[in-house]
Amino acid sequence: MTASPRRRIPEATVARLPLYYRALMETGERQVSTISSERLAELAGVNAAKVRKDLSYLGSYGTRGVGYDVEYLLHEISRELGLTRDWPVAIVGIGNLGRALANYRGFGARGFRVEVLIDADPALVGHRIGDLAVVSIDDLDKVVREHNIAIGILATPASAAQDVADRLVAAGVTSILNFAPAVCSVPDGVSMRKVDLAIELQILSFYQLRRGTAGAASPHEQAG
Amino acid sequence: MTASPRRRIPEATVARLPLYYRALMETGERQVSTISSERLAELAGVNAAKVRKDLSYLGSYGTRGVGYDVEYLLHEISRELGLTRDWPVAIVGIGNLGRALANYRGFGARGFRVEVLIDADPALVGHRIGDLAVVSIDDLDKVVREHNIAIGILATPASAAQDVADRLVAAGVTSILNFAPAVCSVPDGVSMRKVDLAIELQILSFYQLRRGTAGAASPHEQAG
DNA sequence: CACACTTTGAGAACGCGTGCACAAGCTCGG
DNA sequence: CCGAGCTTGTGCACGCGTTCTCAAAGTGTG
Repeated sequence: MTASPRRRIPEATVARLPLYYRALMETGERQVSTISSERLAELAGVNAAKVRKDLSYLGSYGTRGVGYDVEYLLHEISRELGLTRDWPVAIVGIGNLGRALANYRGFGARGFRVEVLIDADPALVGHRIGDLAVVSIDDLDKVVREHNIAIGILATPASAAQDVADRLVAAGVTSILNFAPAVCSVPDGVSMRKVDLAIELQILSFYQLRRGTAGAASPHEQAG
Repeated sequence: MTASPRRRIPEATVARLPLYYRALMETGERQVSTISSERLAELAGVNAAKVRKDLSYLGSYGTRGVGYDVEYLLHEISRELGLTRDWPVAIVGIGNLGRALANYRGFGARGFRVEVLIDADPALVGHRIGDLAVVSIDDLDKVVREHNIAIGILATPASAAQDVADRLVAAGVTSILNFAPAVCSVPDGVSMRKVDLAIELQILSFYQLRRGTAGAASPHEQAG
């Protein structure tokens, strides 16, 4: 029995829920039992009105004159984000980045367990990273199904990205986090989020250039 | 003498320029001299109207009935993004992720040269990664100034992030790419972009959950 | 119990970004 | 030189997200 959201939750709000979650976790460890939208906003780096509107999409979990119960709100947000359950994750492409992601501790804490590492290079197959062995891409379908993987991380070179994405989808993966610097399309019903490091630097470069040449600084806050 | 933009370029457009840049680079290698907005849209994964509107912010670089000159457009976009010059970059925090970023080839190609690696761990200082030696964080200010670093990459644990950001800013850095899972504030006139891997997975998890429980798939396209 | 104070929840206005639709402008063939 | 056929550039309408604002609803004190 999962939450029946009172209304559709806007995408911008969904993207901020993890920020609130993190802020509340840190607050909860300090034995604070209640928190105001203003304080939460400060911790999450947004403004208070946005916090209240975002939280109101989940339901009326606050108490006027008091604020929000930290424990309760934490529970509601993690339920909404699906953090109460475990998600087995596969990483495809065990290069520099793939290896770093495989060793990254931040995932496990939130219920994302990296269970499968896949690469196309025969020299890498069988090699152990942490306590996982790298599996050949020929076995992608089999391993992904065996581990019931719903979320895949794509860290291959750009040239292989679309092919691997297709294979993941064919094997039943419905969420992909794509680090490959390539446009990749997936069918309806599959989510894909893209993280491109070079693009982030290029965006910074754009604003850096403006600042350097024109005297007037154009401050720049990230949207998404 | 840099470009005098006809109008202010919307942030959403700036974020897409690198996509067009990449698509044009790949097209240019195939000796194609001209490209329509429709084709460019397909390669960049957006729609044609958006491409035309985005490019029109840079100026009227297309020819009606023909399309855009690949070489010329490439030149204009790279000038706008500041890719015609080199940006020395420093990475602070040489853990799993920092090391992966230090070895990442995708940066150099676009003019971002990683010149400085910094870490707080004395055991790491002096250790070589590629052809760079890790420098102590005590020398941050000195090294950053010596190398004239304007762009810094923050790959430290969350607890150190704000402190390191402050030090980078004090040393003259005005653009920061932040991988640390922490809210970090910088003064006006400094740009900061955040990349949080755990948050990306949590967003995927949200939509994944909706798909699994409700029959109706809620397709999900990323905004920013 | 009344009153001052705090804080939430939501209505309303505003601004930005997207996408449609079409006129303007270019090429090419006859 | 003219007309058919493309493709760009942009005016316009629409929708989403943000922020301002304020009534509603709670707490605490005298």
